[in-house]
Amino acid sequence: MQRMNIATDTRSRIIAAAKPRFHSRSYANVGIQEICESAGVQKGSFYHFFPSKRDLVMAVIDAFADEWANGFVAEAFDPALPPMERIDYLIDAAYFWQKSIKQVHGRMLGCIFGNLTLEVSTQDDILRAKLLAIFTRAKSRFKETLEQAVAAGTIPPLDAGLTAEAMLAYLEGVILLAKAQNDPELLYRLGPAIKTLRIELSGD
Amino acid sequence: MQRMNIATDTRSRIIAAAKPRFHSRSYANVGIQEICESAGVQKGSFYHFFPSKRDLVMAVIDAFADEWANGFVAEAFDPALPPMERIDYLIDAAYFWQKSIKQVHGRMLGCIFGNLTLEVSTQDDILRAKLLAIFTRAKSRFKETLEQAVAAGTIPPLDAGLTAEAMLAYLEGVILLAKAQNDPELLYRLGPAIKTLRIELSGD
DNA sequence: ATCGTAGTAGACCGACCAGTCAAATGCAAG
DNA sequence: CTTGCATTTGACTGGTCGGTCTACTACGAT
Repeated sequence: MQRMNIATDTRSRIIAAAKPRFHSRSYANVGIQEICESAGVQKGSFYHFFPSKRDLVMAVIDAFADEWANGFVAEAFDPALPPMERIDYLIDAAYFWQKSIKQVHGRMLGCIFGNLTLEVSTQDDILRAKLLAIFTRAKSRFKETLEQAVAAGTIPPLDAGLTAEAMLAYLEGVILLAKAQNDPELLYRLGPAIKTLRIELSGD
Repeated sequence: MQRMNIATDTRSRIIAAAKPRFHSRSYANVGIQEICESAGVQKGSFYHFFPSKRDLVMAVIDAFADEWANGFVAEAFDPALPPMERIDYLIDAAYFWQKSIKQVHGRMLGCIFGNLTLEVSTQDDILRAKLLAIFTRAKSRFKETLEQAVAAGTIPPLDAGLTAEAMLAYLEGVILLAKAQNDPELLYRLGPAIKTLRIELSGD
C-alpha cells in the first residue's frame, strides 16, 4: 500500500507539473524532458506511468475537467439557483478564474480545452475525441439548464440542444478573443450576452 | 526587374507552401525544412527572404487576410446588400469554405487566425498583436454593418461595438466547436443564431 | 570589363525532441 | 531468505528543430 501511494505520488507530480505548462503554452511546445525536470522524475519513470505524451495530455485534460466539475461548475449548476442565473454564475466564474490567472501569471491563458482543440484536432483523432467528449458534457449542462428554464416559464420555448451548443460556442469564442487581447475584461463585457442567444425549435 | 520577379517568385512559393501547412497543422508542428523542401528552395534562400519563422507566419497571416478581404468578405459586405443580409452571407461563405476544404482535405481546418491565436498568443506578443489587428478589422466590419442596420431601422438600437465583438466571438467559437467535431455542418446549424446576439447600449 | 549586390546552395551548429532500454533498487508476499 | 514485481535510474537512439555560415552564381549598373 505504501508503494501505491508513492507511485500515485510520482504520477500526480508529473500531472501537476504538466498542467500549468500545457495550459500556458501549447502541446507541441512543452517537452517531456522539461516536465520530468520540473517534477523531479526521470525519463524512465515517466514512461513507466505514461505510454506516450498523448496519454499524459489526456490525463491533464481529465485533471482540468475534474477540477472544473468539482469547482465552479458544481457551484454554477446548483439546482437551488434559478436556471438562467446558473449561466450567469458560470460566466462570472470563468471571468474571475481567467482574471486571477492573469494576475498571477501575467497572461490570459484561456480555456485549455479550446486551446488543445484548435492545436491538435486535425492531427490526432484520439485527442480530438477526448476533447469533444468534454464539450459534449458541457453542452449537456447548458441544455438541461435551458430545459428547466423553459419548464419554469423563465424563457420562451426554444431548441435547447442547439441553443446550448451555441452558448458553449459563444463562451469559447469570447475566451479566444479575450486571449487575443490578453484581457479577461472582455469576458466581463461580452459574457452576459450569452443569454441573448436563441435557436428556435425547427418546425417539424 | 527580371531578378525582382524571380525573387518575388521564390518568396511567394515559400508562402504558398507554408499556407496550407500552417492552416492544417500548427505553428510548432510545421518546420522550416519541410516548407523549403515543398517549395523547392534551400534553407539559405529561405532565410534570405524571411529573418525568422515568425516573419514567415506573419506573411502567411497577411496572405490569408488578403485572400479573405478580396474574396468572401468583399462579397459579403457589399453595400448593395441589406445590412443584416451581409452577416448571413458571411456565415454562409464561412460554411461553404470550411465544407469545401473538408471535401478536399478530409478535415475541418477552422480559422487560421483563431488557431494561431490560441497556440501562440501567450508566447509571442508580436504575433498576438498581428492577430489582434486582424480581429479588430473584422470587428469593424461587423460594427459598421450593425450601425447601418440600426440607421435603416432593421434592428432596434444597440451597442454596435460590443455586439460586433460578440458576433465575431460567436463565429470563432462555432468554428472551434465544428473543428472539435470535424464537421462543418455545425456552422450551418449554429451560424444563423449570430443575429440573435445583442448587447444593449449602456445607460450613460 | 569589373564591381556590387541579390539570390542560391548546402553543409553545419548546438539544442532539443519523443521514446527505448538494460540495469539497479525497493518492497511485499511466500 | 528468496522470489517477483513495481518503480527508478540515466545513458542512449535517431531524428528534427530554428538558425548560421561561407562559398558561389547570376545579373545589372557603371
